[in-house]
Amino acid sequence: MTASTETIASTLLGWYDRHARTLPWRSPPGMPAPAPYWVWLSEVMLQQTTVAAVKPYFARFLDIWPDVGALAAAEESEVMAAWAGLGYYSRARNLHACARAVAERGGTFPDTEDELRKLPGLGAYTAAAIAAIAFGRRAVVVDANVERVVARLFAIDEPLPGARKAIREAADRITPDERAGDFAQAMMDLGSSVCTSRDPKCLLCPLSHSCEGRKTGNPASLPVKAPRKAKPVRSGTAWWIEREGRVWLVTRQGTGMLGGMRALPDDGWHAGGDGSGSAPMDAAQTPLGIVRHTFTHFALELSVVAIDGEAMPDGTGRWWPLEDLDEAGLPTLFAKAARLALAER
DNA sequence: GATGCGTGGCA
DNA sequence: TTGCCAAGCAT
Repeated sequence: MTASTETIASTLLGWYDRHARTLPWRSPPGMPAPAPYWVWLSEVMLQQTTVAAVKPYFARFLDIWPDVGALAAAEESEVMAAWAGLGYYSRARNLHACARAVAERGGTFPDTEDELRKLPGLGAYTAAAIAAIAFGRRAVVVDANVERVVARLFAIDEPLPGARKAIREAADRITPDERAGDFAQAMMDLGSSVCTSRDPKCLLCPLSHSCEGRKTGNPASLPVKAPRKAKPVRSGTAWWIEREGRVWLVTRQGTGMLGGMRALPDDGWHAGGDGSGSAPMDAAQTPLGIVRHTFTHFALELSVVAIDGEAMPDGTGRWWPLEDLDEAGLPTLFAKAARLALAER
């Protein structure tokens, strides 16, 4: 017989009182909640992104835009540039749209899960997390950590994503009415430091005595996941057009791959393109090298080619001073390409 | 429900 | 080196 759900929650909260991680966007257990703006900003940045990667971006965003009104007043291009390197750039577009939506309603975030869920970029997880952490609402907060902890705790061996319903129901059963925000963060801390994906530290786990996964088998094998597909390799070309200490940069259009981000002009390898596009000017080309970069669903071998000519490049873009290239907000692929070009040109 | 969407760290 | 993984969302 497993421990009661009340026991699981109170045991975990007791563990959290002693072992909560100290994080820039978090209040210690039992202290007043951080500003909703802080909770929201950190939760969006943390979507599919590690704590270590988020920390400097969180600090910089707060420095530039200390409240949601300031962020709403910013140009979208500034926000995109500040997000450069963090990945999943639709988050930055939605972040800015969300800031403007909140500013429209007086600068105050809604304090219920249902209302939060309507804002751009806030899905089931993030809406529940903000409702619980910023507003103390009882909400069932399920992220990958919680999925892992719950799948092991209740020995749910149905493969993901099919197991999501059972996992959510189990998470609902153990979520307490009080301190739901601390409980959610405790589950995530447990998942990131104890109930880890590989090599779980069961001897350190406050819930080990009631863990069905530990009793009945190998907890590290849970949750069961479907095998991943192999990544195709695509190839493409990006052009380095440098003149008088400046380089030609474009802004990528649309909401697809790296949409809204500044970039070197390229031949259309993106968004299902075949990389057959032509160069932005008809002039002498000099291969500089190849940049390899792996995205979520494919790997890219990007050939970086210098073009020397006097004509204006085709299309919309701007000349960017090389000494300010760090502030251009290039996503990592193009930051790599620029680094290569500067070294090899 | 499946797919597209970044990046860096780790074993 | 390669594959897996990390506080998901939109369509």
